[in-house]
Amino acid sequence: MGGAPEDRSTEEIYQRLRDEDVKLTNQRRLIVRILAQCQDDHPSADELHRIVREEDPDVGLATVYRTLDLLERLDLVQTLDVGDGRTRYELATGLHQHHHLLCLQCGKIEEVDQDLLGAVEDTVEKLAGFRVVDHELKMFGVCCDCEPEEQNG
Amino acid sequence: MGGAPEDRSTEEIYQRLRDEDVKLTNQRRLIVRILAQCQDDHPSADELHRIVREEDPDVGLATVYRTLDLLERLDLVQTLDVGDGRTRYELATGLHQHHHLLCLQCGKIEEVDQDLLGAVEDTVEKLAGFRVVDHELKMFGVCCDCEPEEQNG
DNA sequence: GTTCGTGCAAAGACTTTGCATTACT
DNA sequence: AGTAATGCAAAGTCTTTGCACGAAC
Repeated sequence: MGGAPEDRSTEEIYQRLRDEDVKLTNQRRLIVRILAQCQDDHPSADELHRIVREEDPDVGLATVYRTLDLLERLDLVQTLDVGDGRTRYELATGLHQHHHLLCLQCGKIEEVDQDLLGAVEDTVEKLAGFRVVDHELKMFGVCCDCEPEEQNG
Repeated sequence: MGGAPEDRSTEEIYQRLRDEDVKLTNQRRLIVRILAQCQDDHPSADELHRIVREEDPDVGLATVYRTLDLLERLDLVQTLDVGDGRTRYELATGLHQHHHLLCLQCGKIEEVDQDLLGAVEDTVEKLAGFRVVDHELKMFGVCCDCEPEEQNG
């Protein structure tokens, strides 16, 4: 009956698309759904396409790009650059307090949804006379799985 | 005598290249010098190439890429992604407290060389068990030149 | 003199675009 | 039914690579 719990945010996106007078095609629905499922994987367009094709082999890569473009313009998706030459995508949280921790050893991307930068923004506004609208913070390091437990010392 | 003040950091880089047993070619010297001159422009490889060619029209784009690659591997250059599809380059400061302010109106890239994130790193280390090695902070907003002066209020 | 670096052009990777066909409203 | 979206393939960017020639040590 009526949708699993994880369908909530995808339903919101479908509704937003209806509101925007763009067509709610099967491809778009599928792409949004997969994107919601891989939320933590930060897939590239190509990776997303590969997963989408497992469910509908007829979806073209161009459609994936076009859909991601559309979603990004509507602020429903945001991009992430990890420095490997391809753009990675994730559903936008709405919050701008959304940071990434990139493990240099296993490549895992963790997220921190927390306002860590309020004070920093204030500093920048005063220091440089720069009004901050948005920010992007990436931290490179070693995640807890890769860090050998050094309880001693 | 013996070198203008702005030559200091380029001399350091030349010396580093000698120490690394790579050949100090005219092309490499030129590219380093131009890079030092455009320090604040954050040129892409192509933009850098265009400037380099004004001084030596025979330098190829591939050499620019290869030199930037080399310098990056030696931590003498670092890259910056502004989201326009090309990689931008700048001489590394040595400091990791080096952040970028991107003006959404004029596109200018300002820099903040200041340790703004010490406390944030500590928080992340405790919160996520993530040992931070490096970080990259970009702030998007409106710079002081583009912001209408609102002294009142 | 040897080795490494360069220039050129070709290839590669990612992304965008044109156009006939299909599917949504 | 009308219009927007799709799939495919071609084109467009940015970047890397192979190879013969030239420059640095």
